[in-house]
Amino acid sequence: MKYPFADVEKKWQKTWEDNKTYKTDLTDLEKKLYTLVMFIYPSGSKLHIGHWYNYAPTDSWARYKKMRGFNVFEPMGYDAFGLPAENYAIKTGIHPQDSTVTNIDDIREQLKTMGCMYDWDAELMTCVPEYYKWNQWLFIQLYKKGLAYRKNAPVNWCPSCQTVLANEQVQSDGTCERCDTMVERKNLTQWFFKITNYADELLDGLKTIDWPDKTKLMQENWIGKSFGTEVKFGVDGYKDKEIRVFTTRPDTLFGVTYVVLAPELDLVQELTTDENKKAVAEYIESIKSLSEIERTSTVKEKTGVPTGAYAINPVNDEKIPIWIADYALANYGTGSVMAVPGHDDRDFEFAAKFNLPIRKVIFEKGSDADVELTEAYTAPGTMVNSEQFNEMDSIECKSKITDWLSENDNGEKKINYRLRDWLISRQRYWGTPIPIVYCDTCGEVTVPEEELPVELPYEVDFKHDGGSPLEGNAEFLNATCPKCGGAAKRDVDTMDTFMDSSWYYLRYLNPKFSDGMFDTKLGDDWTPVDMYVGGAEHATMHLLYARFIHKFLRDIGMVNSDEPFKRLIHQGTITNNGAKMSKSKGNVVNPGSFIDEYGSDVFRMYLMFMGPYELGGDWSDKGIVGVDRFVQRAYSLFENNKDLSKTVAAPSKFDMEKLTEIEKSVYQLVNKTLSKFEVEIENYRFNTAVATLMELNNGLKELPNCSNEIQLFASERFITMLAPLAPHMAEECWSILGNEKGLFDNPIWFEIDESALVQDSVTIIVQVNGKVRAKFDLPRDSEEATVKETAWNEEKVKAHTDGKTVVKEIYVKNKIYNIVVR
RNA sequence: GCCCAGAUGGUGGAAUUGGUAGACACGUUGGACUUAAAAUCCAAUGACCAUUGCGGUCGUGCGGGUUCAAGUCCCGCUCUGGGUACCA
Repeated sequence: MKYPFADVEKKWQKTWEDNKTYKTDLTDLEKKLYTLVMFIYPSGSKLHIGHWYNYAPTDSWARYKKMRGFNVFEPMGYDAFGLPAENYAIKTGIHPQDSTVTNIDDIREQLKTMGCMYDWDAELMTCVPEYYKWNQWLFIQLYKKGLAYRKNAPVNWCPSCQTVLANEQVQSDGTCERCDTMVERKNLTQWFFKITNYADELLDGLKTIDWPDKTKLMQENWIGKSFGTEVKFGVDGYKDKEIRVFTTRPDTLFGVTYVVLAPELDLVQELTTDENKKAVAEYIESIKSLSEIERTSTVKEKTGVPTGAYAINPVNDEKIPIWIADYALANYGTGSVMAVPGHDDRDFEFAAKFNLPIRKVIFEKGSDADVELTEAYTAPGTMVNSEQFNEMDSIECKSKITDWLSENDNGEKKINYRLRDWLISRQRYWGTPIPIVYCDTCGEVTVPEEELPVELPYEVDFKHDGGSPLEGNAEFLNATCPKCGGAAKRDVDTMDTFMDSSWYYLRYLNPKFSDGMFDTKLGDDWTPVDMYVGGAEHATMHLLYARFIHKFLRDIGMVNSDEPFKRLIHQGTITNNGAKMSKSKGNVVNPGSFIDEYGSDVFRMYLMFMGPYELGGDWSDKGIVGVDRFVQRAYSLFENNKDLSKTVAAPSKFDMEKLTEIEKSVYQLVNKTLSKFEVEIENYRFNTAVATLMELNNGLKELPNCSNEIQLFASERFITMLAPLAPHMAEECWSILGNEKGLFDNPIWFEIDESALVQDSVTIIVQVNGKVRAKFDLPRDSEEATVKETAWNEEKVKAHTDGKTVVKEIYVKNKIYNIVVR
């Protein structure tokens, strides 16, 4: 009979639900395991193949752990705030709250058809006051510790829409996606969290977590710790002003021939001479629409203008011109750069273009120090034109010059980070209101904790001109100052949604908890999360913010661990015709028709079989029939063994001596498969795990010719391995076999008979000059002399070595015998 | 631009430490079953050359290198994907 997936899946989903099979007892800490997949963003599109690809294998891993006796906690929830719902509202007039709730209800129903082990009692969503209240509480704790502060920062501003745009809403040519107007950069006062205070700890913590190397490397580079020197340049004609620059190359200080300031720095306005004011203003205007990526591109034509002011190089008191150029960024380092055209590629190009002097202060050992530079020399070498440091090694001079600067109060050793503080203000509606009011007398005042949450009002004009939508709601905007009771205004911005996702894993443990942000007892017991799965696109932002917040929570005594996620896996992206699936591109593949045709188990197993989980790939349904055939064959295998476990009992080990040849090979294959399967699943290599089971299935063709005991032995093990990958089918087969209790209600995992894994004979490959010429089987661990003799007796070996001199012979035990001839 | 990945038959992919390249599937071809088709089962299937048979050469994006031996290590590229701080 064909495997009746539709009935089977419905039946077991109901059984699981009735038995509360997947309700996790969080008080049971023995063999506890917290496995978490990044929560779902409830956009308008339904669950697509990408979601299935993310959740199904993750669930299979969790099920494998459950089968092995772990108390598994696997929750699911909704990352419900965010920009797309708001844009959808602007387009359609449907309020974000209404569309989000509808979407979540749809998605929940679809999630349930997947048949995952989610503990639905732990479900959460971020857009409800019970959740976002604690974002506000967290904000206030950060504020109290001096880790939340306001400063000016640029936003994308569309002068025509009179609104702030997300980077995503700016098209590649720098125009607004709604009206094609050129987008400008505009400064606004916004809230920041001092993640930079944790830079070193975020760096060091990477060594303690089991994350992909590439992710740790990306975070390391993102934090970008560099050791260098801060040098103070004087400003000609201003006794009270100085320009501080950070450099990793203090050895080139004598080669500085000009200084570059970021055009946005206030100092620029102060220093620019009258005759240069017009050019400077025009230049600043001309770069208003450039993105940081464009500005810092090393292939772009260099631009800049002189300010007319001069800096004084502290090492030689030389007067050098001060320029402004777009490649200097106000938010990196000090916003000022010392230019050494002789020894920096970008400076060389800039100097060549604007006829600024290029001076050689380092030359390659052994070369002529007087030869003019035709390109920047960036390698270390010998010092020249550097007064008392001449003829020294440039690397040694780094610290020598820094020390000398320190002694004269002209600079000091400095560590610089590429990491910037976390800007959390968003000029948007659909997010957590910032719990701050502004009072004319008291200034910025936090909302008292007992008054939280500051509720997000429903009534709002999303297209409010000039900035944040909340500003247009007078009832929300006008508040009384908690300090003096006078009139005050609320902060009308909302928080970055990364705030929501920075601690949700703690809230899952008890989403209804009302006495605090989360149940700290459960937090201590269940975090760090044992396994976290999500896209690699989160490598540097979400995953860094969550680590930061976790460390902060530790510092205020809320959690007792240093890191939120012990182990991390990234699933790959499933594309369609090479493009990421998205509703806007209209290339979303709906899994529905596949579920109808093959069932949820086959579909999930096919997704796992497609390729390496971390790689993803382009969607194609070409191979799904192969998985379906496998399932049909496996099903008929068990169907033929109805009630077998009621009639026979299989020992957990067999004496191989007493088995027939066929039985022995089946017995060995089953054990070998178990051994391989465990390693593959453990490491999220589902494609090879499925392949291993297919091999087992192919190898079980002789099963009817085995004793009932062997048949039961093989069937039980096959079904338990199938259970994580095809849970409904496995339950069904387990019950066909005659078991009364469900697999996941009474998880079971079988021991491997190690003695069955040992191969008695091995295949030796004989190579001549690295090419395979013969192969033969010998007993494992045969003497080298025996191998050599057998190898030389091979006709082909003789033929390929005949008349040649043997140079050497290499034997790799149990593997290869290589003869090198000339 | 910068940071991080990836590239293997007609297709998806496999290959712990460098040690038989192509597991497992899809597809294709041939066969069995059938009045026929579907389904199922069996066999073959990297390319090229040779062939009655034995066999041989090439082959893991491109160009170099290290090694007895390279998909795997090193150097230099190309293309594709992710991120680049307001998509999440």
